[in-house]
Amino acid sequence: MATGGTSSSSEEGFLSRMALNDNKAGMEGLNRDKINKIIMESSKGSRFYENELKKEQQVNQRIERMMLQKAHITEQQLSKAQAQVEKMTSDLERGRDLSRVIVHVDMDAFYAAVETRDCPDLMDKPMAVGSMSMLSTSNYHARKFGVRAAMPGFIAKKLCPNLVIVPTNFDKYRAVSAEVREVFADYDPHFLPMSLDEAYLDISDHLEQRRGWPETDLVYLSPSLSLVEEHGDLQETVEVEGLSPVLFENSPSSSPCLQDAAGGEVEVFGTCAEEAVREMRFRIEQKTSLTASAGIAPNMMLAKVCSDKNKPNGQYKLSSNRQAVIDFIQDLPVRKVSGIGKVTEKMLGALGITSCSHLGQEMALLALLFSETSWHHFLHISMGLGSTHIERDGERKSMSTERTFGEMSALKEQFSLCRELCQDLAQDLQKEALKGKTVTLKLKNVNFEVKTRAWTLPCAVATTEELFAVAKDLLKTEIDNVSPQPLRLRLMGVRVSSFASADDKKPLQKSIVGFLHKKQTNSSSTSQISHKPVKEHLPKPPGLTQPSACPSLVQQRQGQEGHAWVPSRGGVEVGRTGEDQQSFLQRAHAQSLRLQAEREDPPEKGDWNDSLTCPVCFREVNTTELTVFNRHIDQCLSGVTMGQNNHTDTELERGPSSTTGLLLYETSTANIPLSAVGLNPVCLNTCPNGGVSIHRGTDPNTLKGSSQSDPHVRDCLLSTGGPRPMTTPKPESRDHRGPALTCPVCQETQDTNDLTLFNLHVDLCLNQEVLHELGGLAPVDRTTHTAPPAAHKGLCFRDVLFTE
DNA sequence: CTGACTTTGTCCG
DNA sequence: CTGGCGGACAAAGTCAG
Repeated sequence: MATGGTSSSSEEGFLSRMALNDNKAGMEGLNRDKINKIIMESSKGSRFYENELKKEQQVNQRIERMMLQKAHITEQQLSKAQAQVEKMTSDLERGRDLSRVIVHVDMDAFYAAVETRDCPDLMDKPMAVGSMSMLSTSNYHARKFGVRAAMPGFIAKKLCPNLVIVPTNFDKYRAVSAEVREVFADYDPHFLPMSLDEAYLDISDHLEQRRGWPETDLVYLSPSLSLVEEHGDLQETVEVEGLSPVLFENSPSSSPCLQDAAGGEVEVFGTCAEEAVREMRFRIEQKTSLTASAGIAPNMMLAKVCSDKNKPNGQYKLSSNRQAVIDFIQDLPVRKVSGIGKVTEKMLGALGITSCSHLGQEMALLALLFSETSWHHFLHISMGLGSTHIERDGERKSMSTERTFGEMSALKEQFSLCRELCQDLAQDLQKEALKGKTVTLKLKNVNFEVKTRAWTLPCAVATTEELFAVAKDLLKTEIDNVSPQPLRLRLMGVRVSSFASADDKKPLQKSIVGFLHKKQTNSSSTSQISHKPVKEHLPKPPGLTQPSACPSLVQQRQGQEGHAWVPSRGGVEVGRTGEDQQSFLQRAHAQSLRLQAEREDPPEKGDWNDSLTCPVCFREVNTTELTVFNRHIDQCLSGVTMGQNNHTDTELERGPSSTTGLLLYETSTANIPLSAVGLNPVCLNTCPNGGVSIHRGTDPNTLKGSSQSDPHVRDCLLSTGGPRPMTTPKPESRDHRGPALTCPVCQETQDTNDLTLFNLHVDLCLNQEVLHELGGLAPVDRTTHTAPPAAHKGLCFRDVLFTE
């Protein structure tokens, strides 16, 4: 493994990553070598290229490991695997379903076609949609030069100097897409859109009905007048000729095509699947002046491959009998199958597998070399199996926003951008009324190296302030990790996942018991060490799954990774141990929340603001009646102490009206002594919803009463579920060391060993710092800020999608 | 060992 | 000069129990 003898194959490796990907339609028979030479010349030496090279070598090492593994496989293992594969094959064969008729429809060069339709001058020119930095799609003329989606415009220009690059017009594509989808819905009301320009349909039911239709229902008229009217709604300038500029010279119309009296076309369609799909494509073209291609097959996997077969403006039907499917699959290159990309293709290629028939022949080997999910997937492909019923995607699992820009190194800018991203994300979250518990920061440095750092909170969050409170800490940790050098970023992103709504709808009620049991388990199992200083058990600060908060371990990481992300020296502030960072971060969260909340936002009017978060079980209680809420906490507490819970459905029902955090503070502290619950400021601050208001105005001395050794304190921290305790506990504890705490913000030694007091100091200190950091920044103005100011040199990309 | 969680990588359009 | 965005999922590592 340590041989790293990839240099011999690095040249070839380079090609496989960087070279033209010509397996798609419209790229046949062009001068690959010449094109690749130009791509190389424009790429060589760039940071992007260097990074691609690095990734390529990682793939090569993966392949080497795989080959090594292969060499150690015994005949016995192989025959055992063979038996397993055969068993599975026959099971799958028994379940093969050829009864459905699945269609994959794909608009031809969608964005480019829309732009050409609206500007016929472009028709006979090579053109692409996108920017100098990135192209979304290209027309077929441009593809002859090797210009294709996912290629930067400046390289495309070198391949094809006359290339016209049209900026993306997303709203327009969305509008056209909506028209197309109206047609889809007539054939399958449950059709599955994959993007603006493609969809899967199950037309089995439609065909059933269609068989009984009278012939008059199968005739479509397209008088030019009606076409004009339709488009008149869409845009101001309309070509009066009616039918579109022709995108593709060869539009084979195999159905009868007549001229009616009004000069429109008349088409008659039959009742079989092919006729139905031809009719659908005809109607799409009538409606939008754009052409589509389609594949008809017994499952989604095959339909997708088929739709590519006669592209553009064509269709292909694979008949629904087993032998036809087997024959079709035999010579199919594995790369054509959706889900097998560059890397998998290369790995399989190393084993001599390029076609699906190879896949079938080598299944036993694949079962030994790949994970279960992978080889199961391969087996399905080799048998020509795929999904036979299309389903709309369930609830979304994450939501994110990210932005690329010119090099950014200034802290102030980085925090400002981070905040902006959080704000954008908060807006998007609000649109779908979502809240998530996990916040992930994504960074890409100028060398194209990507890093993600996540932190999971006990409560779902959604507002700008909440997101920023977390994201900013994650960012700060990364900055601290490389300090005194700056982070030289080219991309930043924020993602939210672990949505509360998804959990809420599911088996939540039954899980409350489990939830509390879990807490109980935590408490009891860790109670044996509860006499130790709490800080040893604090979760890791964000972004430190690798134990890099410990200086010695940072060194170790440097040795292992050795790239630009790791600081050349230490990078850990004096006195900023994992423990310090933790308290710092805990405080920072609450601090930001408080700051932001106080500075700008009155409480938002979102749905979820009508609920309160229980400080014991961390669940939202959908009431704003404090008496109800307190009763919940009472029951929750007795549940905790008695090892059971008394939650009922009725308690969780949504209550009306609104309340303030301050009221929560007053009543909850009045009725429940914090010490009785074991609540502590850290606990409360960890919870963005409960923490802010409860903490506000709290007497430190009261809170101090919550003993640090109380298991609940630790559980509250652990219940963040995110950063886990440090791998290597700090050997010496400050609590036994006398007054020697150093503030991670001001770097001054504090004359106390009381954590609560110390944290309060850090709070104040951070307050100053955050205000200083952000105070100078103008309030984020979305309209002006999307065009980045001075130092954001690069372009911002938004709403960019590929279409092929 | 298993489950929960984080990080990275692959793939898609 | 200029090499994207957003989503899903899987692998692999780590830790706690």
